[in-house]
Amino acid sequence: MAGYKSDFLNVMQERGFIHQISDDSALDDLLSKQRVTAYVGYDATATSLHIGNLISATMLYWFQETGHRPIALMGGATSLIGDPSFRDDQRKLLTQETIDENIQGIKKIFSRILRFGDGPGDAFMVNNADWLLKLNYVEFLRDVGRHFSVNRMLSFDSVKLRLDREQSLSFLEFNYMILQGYDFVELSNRYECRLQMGGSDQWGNIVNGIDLGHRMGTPQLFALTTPLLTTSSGAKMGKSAKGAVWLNGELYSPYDFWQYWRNTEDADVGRFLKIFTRLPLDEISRLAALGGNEINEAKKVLATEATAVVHGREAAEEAAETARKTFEEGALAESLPTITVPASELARGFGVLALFVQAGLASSNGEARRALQGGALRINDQPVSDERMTIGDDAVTSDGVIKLSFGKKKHVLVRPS
RNA sequence: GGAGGGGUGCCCGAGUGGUUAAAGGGGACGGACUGUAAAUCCGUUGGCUUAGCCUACGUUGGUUCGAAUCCAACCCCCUCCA
Repeated sequence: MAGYKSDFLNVMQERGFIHQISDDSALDDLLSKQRVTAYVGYDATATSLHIGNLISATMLYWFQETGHRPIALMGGATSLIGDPSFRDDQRKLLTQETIDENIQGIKKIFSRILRFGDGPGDAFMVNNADWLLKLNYVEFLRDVGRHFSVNRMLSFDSVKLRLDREQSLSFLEFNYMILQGYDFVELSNRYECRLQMGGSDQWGNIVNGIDLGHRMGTPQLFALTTPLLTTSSGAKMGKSAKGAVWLNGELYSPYDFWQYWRNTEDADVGRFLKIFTRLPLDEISRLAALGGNEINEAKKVLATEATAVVHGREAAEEAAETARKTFEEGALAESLPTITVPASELARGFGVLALFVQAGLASSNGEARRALQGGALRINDQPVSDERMTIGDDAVTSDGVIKLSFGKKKHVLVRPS
């Protein structure tokens, strides 16, 4: 089963990261003989990365752990274009300012995952704006563009969706894969980068870079992609009621992040432990073998470990403790998400519906009303049935807060100030 | 430039003058059952000061008592021709 010589590929294999490798035996040779440099590219489409990106970031982590040098490439220039791979519509164009802001947000996340520095095995971050923005158009076409066959590019699965659905694929977007291919060559020339990793949707783009490198005289380059993760029941990973599951704590709190993992489907626990935690494999197989009710223990471990990777051990423990109090003791956990309202306003009283909206549990009065009619709303664990009810300071409990609940899982504390 | 087809709610997709806030499906959320799981069943799924009002079927105008549905112009997409 295992059978690789290099530590890195063995880890990848054992933990379920591998979908495709371009020339695995040659790559294995290279990795077992010398320190190799690899990169993953991230487009700056938001101020944070999300769970999907966490998989490839984790590959960079293991790459560094097994003695190699990872590069996190920020797509400062390619984000101006937008990757059309497997998309049926054109992305909204981002401005340079937005992209710069987004890169700042993404940098913070990486500082937790990789060890940066100037040493030989230290990670570093580069921005493709550094070379792409100063390219001369005609020169670029002659040096690089001539190596690309449009016939071949049109045959890629990544653009097939767009073409099959008869949606326009603009020339702008069409250039994305050329630039990404060029990035690989550039990183090879600058830093002797030999391997590009990414999600399975990046296969076409990566292979393009390998071919380009071949034609432009780089050493042999390699591709390694991860499977697209779905839950056992077929849903895409990383979507929740609140949209994407972000890694940045301001967009998606550590508590919510912990909850996301806590609610993993039984069948996914082992797979996710291998990918999203750094626990040893024998520990993981013990946890994944738990059956029935006991699997909940494994889910808690998964939640805490995955949260620790992204938000730090302390935040993870706190989230675990908050959950324990709330769900297992039915007690009030002080560290639940909290909003504060001026005591004077509370004395005058809030409409129930408005209060739930203000707490962020409902996005409109209408939604709050419907939830109430469906029996989903509770205040201090008492069901609310009258939508005209007003909540005043008499609702404040001896703990000094009002506990709002939407369904069984979502709770927010209201604290007068 | 010419001919034809198309743009509907989060997504897919029906609807060709009135009872259409718009069938159906998916997704999402809530409830029941459980184990804070899955599956299953039930409910909800534009906003508001909710027996009412407002906004909505690419955009802007028009016809009509009444338009997602008819007309005009414009924008965008697709196919074929040049």
